[in-house]
Amino acid sequence: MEGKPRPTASAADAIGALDDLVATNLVGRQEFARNLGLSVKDLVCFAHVLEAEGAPVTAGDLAGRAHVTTGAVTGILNRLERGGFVVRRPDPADRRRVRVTAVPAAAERVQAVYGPYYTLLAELCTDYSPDEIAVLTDWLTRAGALARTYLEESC
Amino acid sequence: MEGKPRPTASAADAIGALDDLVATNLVGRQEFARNLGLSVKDLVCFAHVLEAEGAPVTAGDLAGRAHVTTGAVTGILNRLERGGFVVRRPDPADRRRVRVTAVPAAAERVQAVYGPYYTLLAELCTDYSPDEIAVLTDWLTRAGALARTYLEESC
DNA sequence: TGATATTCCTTAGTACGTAAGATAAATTCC
DNA sequence: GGAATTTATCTTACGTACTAAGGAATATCA
Repeated sequence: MEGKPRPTASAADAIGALDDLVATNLVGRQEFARNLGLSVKDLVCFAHVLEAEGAPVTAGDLAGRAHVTTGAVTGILNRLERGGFVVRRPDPADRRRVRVTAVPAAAERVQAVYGPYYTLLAELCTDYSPDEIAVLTDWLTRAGALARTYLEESC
Repeated sequence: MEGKPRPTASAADAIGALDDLVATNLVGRQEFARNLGLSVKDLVCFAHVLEAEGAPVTAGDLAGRAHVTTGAVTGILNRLERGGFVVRRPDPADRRRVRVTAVPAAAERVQAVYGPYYTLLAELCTDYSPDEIAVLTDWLTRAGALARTYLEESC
């Protein structure tokens, strides 16, 4: 169960590679969002709605997640709703609140645009053993959690 | 030379974790840029200038890298120059061109803001063996190259 | 030389964000 | 129960950063 030999690298190398990857993704998402008639933050919010999967997401939740004001969320939801990605419904339990849910077909619509890039990444993964993918996923997951914690606590 | 056991995961899991990490970093960079009086694209451009390390970077190069118009680059360079991050100098060989170079101390100034997050990631890495870091760096590097190629060719 | 291309900048318009406050609903405290 | 406060979303005015289109200076090629 030995993986292929990979060039040796330090933690700094890994972080540098991550930075570069993030920077490129950052530019790419702008194009990606534009293709869907949305902004980058719109996509962040929509992803959060999808991730919640049925659990009621409110406008305030999205403001916290995307680090924008609640005023900006109104605009974000206007675009997402106008584009048919989400629906706003009043919360029956607290009528000040707005419950945002994803339109079922919308996830596929986003996936269609994202698909080709996703496929390339999946192909890249075939070059790695299950053990290696496990390490990779573990690290990415923990780095993601770390980033979110840092973002919430230090900003 | 066995690493710790990591939870098994599929390529889809890895890509999902990457997506989440990128989304969080995307939001974080906005805060990060604001702390420096810059925009996210300003940082992308400055990183490119640093990366070039002495090789002459032109305004047009930056437009290509950040996927913005040359008009926008003028504004980006104005901010970077006003903030003391880069200097613009006319190219002696082609006087239409502008050569952009980093101000030496500026890299450290950015690093100072980035530092705490970097440290957390470095700490996370201590939990992984050299082999695992090698795999990680390899994958991140290739994914970065893949993303850049895709961005250039398909947009 | 003259025509065309390239490179950066300028201008006008647009999109997306913030800040401050309005509105409506829920909660808390007599 | 009613008044005061807090909470959640939306509205308005405004700022910043981008695009699109075009201008000026320089380079390149027939």
